[in-house]
This record gives sequence, C-alpha cells and structure tokens, in this order.
Amino acid sequence: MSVQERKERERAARERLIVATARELAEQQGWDAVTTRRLAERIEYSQPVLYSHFRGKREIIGAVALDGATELAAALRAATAAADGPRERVYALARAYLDYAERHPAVYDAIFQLDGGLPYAQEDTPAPLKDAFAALLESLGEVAGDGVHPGLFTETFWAALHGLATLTRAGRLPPQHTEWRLELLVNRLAVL
Amino acid sequence: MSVQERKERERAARERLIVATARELAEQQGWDAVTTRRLAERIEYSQPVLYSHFRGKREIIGAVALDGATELAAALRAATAAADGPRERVYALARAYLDYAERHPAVYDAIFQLDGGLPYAQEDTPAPLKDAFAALLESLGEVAGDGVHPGLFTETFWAALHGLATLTRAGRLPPQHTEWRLELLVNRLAVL
DNA sequence: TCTCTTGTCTAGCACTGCTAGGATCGGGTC
DNA sequence: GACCCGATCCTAGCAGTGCTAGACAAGAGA
Repeated sequence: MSVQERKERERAARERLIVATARELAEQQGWDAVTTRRLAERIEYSQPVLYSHFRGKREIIGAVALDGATELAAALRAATAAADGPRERVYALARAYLDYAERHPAVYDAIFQLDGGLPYAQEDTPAPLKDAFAALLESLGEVAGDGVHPGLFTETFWAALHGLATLTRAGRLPPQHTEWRLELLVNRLAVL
Repeated sequence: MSVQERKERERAARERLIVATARELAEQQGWDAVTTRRLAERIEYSQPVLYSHFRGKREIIGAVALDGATELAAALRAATAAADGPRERVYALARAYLDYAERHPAVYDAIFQLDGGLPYAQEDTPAPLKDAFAALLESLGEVAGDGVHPGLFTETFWAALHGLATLTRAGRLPPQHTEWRLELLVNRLAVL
C-alpha cells in the first residue's frame, strides 16, 4: 500500500501547490491574471491537471478563500490577544481586519466578494469560514450592549468594516481619514 | 445643417438605447450575460457600432452607473422628503438605500462594485455620482453629532449600508434579520 | 448623374474556461 | 526479466469572450 500512499501524498502536495500558486498570482497581478493557462504553466503541468483536482476555476478561488479565512482568523486573534480590555480589543480587531483587507486584497476578495462556490452562513459552511466569524464574535460579543444579540451585532459591525474596506479599495472612498472613520465606527457602534 | 442635426439626434438616441439595453440585460441575467455580441444583437446592430459610441465594455458599465446614480439619488430624496424629523429621515434613507440595492442589484454593482472607468471621490467625479453622495449627506449631516465632520460621518454610515447590502446579496449574511441590523446601525451611529 | 465621405458590417485576432481522446509511464503479475 | 494493463498526463480543439482591420454600401453635395 505504500506506493498508493506516496502517490496520494504527492497528489496532495500538488494540490497545495496549485492553491498557493493561484494565490500568489492573484496577489501579484490580480484575479484577472489568474487564467488556467498561466496557472498551469507556473506549476509546470498542463491545464487538464487542474481539472483533476478542482471542478473548475471557481473551486480554486474557493480553496484560496478557505486558506485566507484561516489566516484572517489567526490574524484577528493575534491582534486581540495582545490588547487589554474590551475597548482596546475592539480597536485592535477592527484595525487588524482592515489591515488584512489592505495587505491581501486578492485573498480578501476570494473570501468575501468572489464566487468560490462555497456555502456561507449555513450549517454546511466550511470550518475556516465559521471560525473567522467566531474570531470576530469573540471580541465583538462582549461589546454588543444589553439586550442585543451578540451574533447579530457582530454581523452588523462586520458589515460596516467590510463596507469601509471595499469602498476604500475600489476608490469610492478617499484613502485619507480611514483611521478617523474606524474610530467613529468603534466609538458609536460598540457599547464600551 | 438640419441633416447633421438629425444624424446627431439619431446617434444620441442609439447611445441611450445601448445603455438602456445593457442595463436591461444586466438586470435580467446579470452582468456576465452582457456580452458585446448579445448587446449588439439586441439593439439590432453589429458589434463594432458599440465601439463607435464607447471605448469598450467598461465605458458602457460606466454609463449604466451614471444613470443608476441619478435614479438612486432621486429615490433617496423621495424617501426622505416624506419623513418627519431627523430620526425618521435617517430610517427612510437607510431603507430606501438597501431597497434600491436589492431591487436593482446589477445597477448597484455598476455604481459601487464594478469598474466603469469613472473617477470617484475627486474633483472630476461626474455630477450624478456627486449628487448621490449629496443626497446621503442631506439627511445624514444633521445627525452626525457635535464635533463630527458631516462628510466623514456620511462616508462611514454609507460604508456600513454598503457592507450590509453587498454581504447580504452575496449570501455572506443570512437574509433574515436585515431590518434588525439596519435599526441597530441607525440607533447607534446616528446622534438623534 | 457622379463622386466621395460617412457609416456599417463581415471576418478575424488573441484570449478565456473547459474537455475529448490519444500517448506514455510505471506498478503488479507471470 | 518481460509483459500487460490501468492510471496519469498532454496535445489539440471547442465555443465563447472583448476588440479591430478592412471591405463595402448608402447617401449627401456638386
């Protein structure tokens, strides 16, 4: 059985290579540049190999999204762990979120804007996505205020952050005063 | 000169037809279905005619965005005009905004998500876009609170609405409790 | 009526995501 | 060690995309 095991290992490694390369290409040149031909060339295989791992380009985006969600959750937890008190935690969380969106716009898009064929906000939502939301909930739940459902509060706060992140990057909001908008959001929305 | 005038009139009419048809197609089947071939077929001209009016598909999206922005501004003003007092005005504004995003998702995307080649948040930003923001500012400026810049407050509130609208439509937020999130946003962000 | 500009269309380019079918490589068996 | 056969991979191609060069026809002005 060791031959088959080796083959499966190699196959898994190649799958990781595909996802990592897709992400790299997307971060370097945007998702438009991630074509199946270019991706195949970079991993030094022919196009059809991609389709033996994924149903199509959509599923590759989905795989990048799952990777990114894991990373985002870790970044949020790392930021809040170093902060003292609810107020500082919320600030740290919001800054870390916007920071991630700015540093990894392609991955952020894969998670929150593009169609990766993943189910969201359902029972069968993949664990990394649920966990990213959980990371938000951990710090935001404690500042929801009396009588306000922590989950719904987290959703609302998150939506506001998402709006800031996407509108700023799309050039719809001027890049100046980002910090100010973030402070307004935290001061008004969170019950501290 | 009347011959030339007639030609220019016809040309302008055809340009409006292109934009209206693109919008119709996008609202019916999504922007992916708006291909230059399909669009040309619907207006009963050949593809190259499109390029005698617009530099490319991007500019057509931009034209739909400008149309939509005018419409959105009118919808926001109509909603707030019928409301009494700042609190009711903000509610009416927020509801009208989310309502427009839900009823005209393709147009909403053209304005706020897709690349239509338009300059935003600058001096040379087209009037319809500036006016849509002005419509937001008219109702939101009065609830910014003391010492808070009305423009920046409007941007922040708008970003939050945008986040709710896009995340909900992309399936990232469950469709239930939309009203509740909106109320939370208004109650916490606006100083009433 | 003829000419020449203006406007329109046909045909084609380089690219996209995706797939059918043939070639080749390598593990398992005799 | 030689052979068979299945798994694996690649070449070639499909239908579609945005966009454009160049041929062609229609119509205004002389």
